[in-house]
Amino acid sequence: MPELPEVETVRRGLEPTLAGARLVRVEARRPDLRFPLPEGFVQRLTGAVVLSLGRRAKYLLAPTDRGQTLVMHLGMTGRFEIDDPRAGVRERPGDFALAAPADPRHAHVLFETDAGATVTYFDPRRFGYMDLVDSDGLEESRWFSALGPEPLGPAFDAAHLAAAFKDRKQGPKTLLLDQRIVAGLGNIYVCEALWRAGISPFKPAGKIRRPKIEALTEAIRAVLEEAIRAGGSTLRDYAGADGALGYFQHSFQAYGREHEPCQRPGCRGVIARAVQGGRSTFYCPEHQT
DNA sequence: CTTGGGTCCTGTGCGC
DNA sequence: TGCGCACAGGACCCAA
Repeated sequence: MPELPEVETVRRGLEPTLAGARLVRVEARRPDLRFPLPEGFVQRLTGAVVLSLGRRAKYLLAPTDRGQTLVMHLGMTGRFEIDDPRAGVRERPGDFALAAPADPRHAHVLFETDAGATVTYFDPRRFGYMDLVDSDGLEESRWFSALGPEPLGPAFDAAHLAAAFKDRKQGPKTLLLDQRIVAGLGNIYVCEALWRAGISPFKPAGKIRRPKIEALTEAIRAVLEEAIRAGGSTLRDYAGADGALGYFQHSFQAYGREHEPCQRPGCRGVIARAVQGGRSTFYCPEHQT
């Protein structure tokens, strides 16, 4: 599901409830998500204080006062619901499919805080996962050791992309989805960034000239920042008055717009869809060259 | 090393 | 209304 902007939206939504809270009850309703939950998951977290709520790429990070960090990845369909009876609050930060009520069958992990709030993790497809990692060795852990730079951080620039693209025959679409090159992009924002930069998703990356790479770097930053400001993207229509939900889907120029006219000023192209590496790629054949 | 393909799992929307 | 199929925002693993 969620790409960087959605995960960041979820992070901001969970932060007030989880950061600084003690987990008085932890429940794992099944032994595994995508992978088995780590040994002693419930015991190691019960009673721990969550120091803060962070994010690295598409991962949520909850370091605890026990020297371990709860690492969470939402996969395609992971979502959280916050229930705070004392505050009368019930919300789903960053949720992308509010129309469908969270199905209790897919409530896999529950955290209850000392303030009386319950945070529930739902994940129908179970592509998401959770792990507990020593906070000291986070960067060296299996999840992060090969991860590329944050696209909104200082290490991500045109020089970095140029080096990653050098001599590569694959298109930029495929390479930008590779989390080792840059960490946090997914199908939607790669399509959008390439549309903005006017680069064909199929062009051998090694043949993309430097000015285009610079434009791409900027397009990636811009689209992610705009999406975060919009609270991420919500794909399916929802009925419900929750201003916290994302609305960046209304700004898509390529993703999901097959057959629609390209909105780039002066462009007479029509958005096309192709399958690349098993995923849909949306692009304008006219101005993305 | 790169590259392509299959895989995990469930839900939804479409055409017939 | 039912059925089968294509597709879904991720990413690992393996073979060539």
